Amino acid sequence: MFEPVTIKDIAKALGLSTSTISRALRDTHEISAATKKLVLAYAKEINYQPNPIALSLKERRSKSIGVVVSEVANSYFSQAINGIESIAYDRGYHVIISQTHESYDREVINVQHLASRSVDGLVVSLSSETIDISHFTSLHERGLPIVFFDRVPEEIDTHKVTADNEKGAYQATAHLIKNGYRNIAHLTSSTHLSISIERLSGYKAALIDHGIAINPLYIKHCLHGGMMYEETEKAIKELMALKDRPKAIFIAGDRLSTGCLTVLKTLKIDVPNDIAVVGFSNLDVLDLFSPPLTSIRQPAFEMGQVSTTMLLQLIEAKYPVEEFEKRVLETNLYVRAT
Amino acid sequence: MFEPVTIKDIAKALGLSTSTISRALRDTHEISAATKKLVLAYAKEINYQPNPIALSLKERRSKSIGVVVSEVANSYFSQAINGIESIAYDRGYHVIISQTHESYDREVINVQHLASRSVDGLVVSLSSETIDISHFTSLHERGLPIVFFDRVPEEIDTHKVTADNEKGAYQATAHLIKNGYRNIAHLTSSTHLSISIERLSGYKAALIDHGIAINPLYIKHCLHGGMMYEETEKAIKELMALKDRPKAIFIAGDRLSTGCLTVLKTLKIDVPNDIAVVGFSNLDVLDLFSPPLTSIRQPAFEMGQVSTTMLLQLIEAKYPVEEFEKRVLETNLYVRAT
DNA sequence: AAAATTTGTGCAATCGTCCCCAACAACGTC
DNA sequence: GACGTTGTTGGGGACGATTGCACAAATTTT
Repeated sequence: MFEPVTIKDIAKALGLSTSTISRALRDTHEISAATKKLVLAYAKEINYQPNPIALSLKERRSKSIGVVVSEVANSYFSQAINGIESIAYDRGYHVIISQTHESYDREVINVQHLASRSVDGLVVSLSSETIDISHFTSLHERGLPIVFFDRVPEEIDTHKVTADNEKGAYQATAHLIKNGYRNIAHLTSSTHLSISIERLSGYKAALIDHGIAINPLYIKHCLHGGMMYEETEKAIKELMALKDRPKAIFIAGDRLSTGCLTVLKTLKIDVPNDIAVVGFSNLDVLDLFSPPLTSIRQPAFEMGQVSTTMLLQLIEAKYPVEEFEKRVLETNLYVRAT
Repeated sequence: MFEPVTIKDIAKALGLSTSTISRALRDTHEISAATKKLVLAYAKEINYQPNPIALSLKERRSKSIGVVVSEVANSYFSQAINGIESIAYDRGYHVIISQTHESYDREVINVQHLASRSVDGLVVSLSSETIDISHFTSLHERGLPIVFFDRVPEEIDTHKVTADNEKGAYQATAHLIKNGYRNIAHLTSSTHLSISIERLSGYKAALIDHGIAINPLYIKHCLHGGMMYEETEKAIKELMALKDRPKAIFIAGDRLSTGCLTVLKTLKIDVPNDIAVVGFSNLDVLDLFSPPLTSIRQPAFEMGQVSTTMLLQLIEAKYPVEEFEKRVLETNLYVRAT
């Protein structure tokens, strides 16, 4: 079927050895100008392309990086991927994207596959199911460069990139308080995810700083982070059934925010008159919502860029890197009608 | 740095030859049960993983397929990718996604790279800039299996998967006509894209069938398919400046639809009172829009699945396939407030 | 007991590329 | 003229896994 041209074909055609061809193509000084010209001309003529697989085998690196995210169909991640790609592309690396769909098993399989396929490094945001991270520790200990972003584990010492989730959550909650709300609920995802913990902490801090008691009944976790509509629906219905029904909700995620709005719409609960909503979201059509959703937006593109820059620094380091950095980027509050 | 275990390490440790190890791992009948057990146990102990790069080099196939789309940050494509992945994953193939960002140059580079990286086949939706498709024909002639979906070229004879764009566009336009509109504009992307041509044709057919004359001034092309806000803005402003201003717009794309709504909002033109809008869109938050956008939705997930099934059929065919199929899937009209 | 068969294992080539090490010419030097 | 010194080229062994073939030992057949 599809037989690409190899260095051997050139060697045979020109009556030279493969070594000479290889050297001529790599423009080594020890090849005569005449031979070089001959080889290059012929290589161009038959459109020779070096086989990256053979190179990967030889060099034990593939000039490609693996990306592990939960869903590309999520504004935050697709924007982050664009950031990752923009840097990788410039530096001659290729990007292999894989999705966990928030499943731990899938994460393990994908990571194994990427590692065995000799990616030179990984950019990872953990799935919401993931608690055990030994599939990363073993690779990390064996020297595979990894950068975590967004949802990062405590236990592994490597570069990490996050948004300032606590501050963002604080701002969002404070915004609601400033607008006169005191009964503020919080809808978030898995309890163990770093983003959940930080956003919850910002939410609590804002309440406390404004002298509002924390009501545990107001805090709802959705383990699937909004991927399962029923879960979001249940949480919202429970909140609405409380006798001291909340007047506002701060939502920690994109999928949860849109899910929640849908539930409220179904229940014919008017936003923002019956209940005010502020959510973490990177959707770029929030302005078109009814009403436009006030949101905390993360610098997703930039986070992808920073992560990749850090990863490439690890990959191309001459000596093993011992000092790791955690970079925290600012979020932005976009005040809209809610 | 990161040194994976090889078959040689096992051979050395067990005092056997690499051939024996290889055969034992592949469970060949010609290896004694005792040796097999020994090898398997040791392999598991040191967590041996075969090197897929070496296998790719040997077998000249990589068990991976390349996907070429314009943007993952687009609901239609991210849903299609999920469909592609769902099939590929089940059949043991891996998916390498690359984005053209609607650029012809980027498309050429990505395709070359994927091909040289020995993907076993490609699933492609053309960029809006692409007119010359010789980068595909040459690969196709050399036997690389390719399936086009969504935006497909006329000139290459291979499997293709599209939505019934003409019918969808007809339905959308007819829906507007049924609601009493006669001055219906059409906003679409590049003139040469298959989807543009088909949707335009459906739009025209609906008008003609209802005895409405086609007004060329009502048809606006945006070459960047909504990726450039200014372009969309200009088109809408021109439409609104017409002395016989349209009372409705049928929009051929997702990005164009949201872009158009944003422009109308900025211009303080009320939808649907001042102007009615129906758009092709796969966003799953259209219900939350103000007002909810009536849309034509494509079976993106299914289109991804069908394309991949077809591609794998080509890849795994024992004899070169000569008969190609064009599969056309139904669209759905979701009537909302607009 | 000799021959034929089966069984288990190792050798070596292969995939495409690179690179260390020779080989050999042409040249200059003493 | 014998000996280095360049400047070019070829040979051959990696990289990791598979596989046809050869060869030994163990078993069966004659």
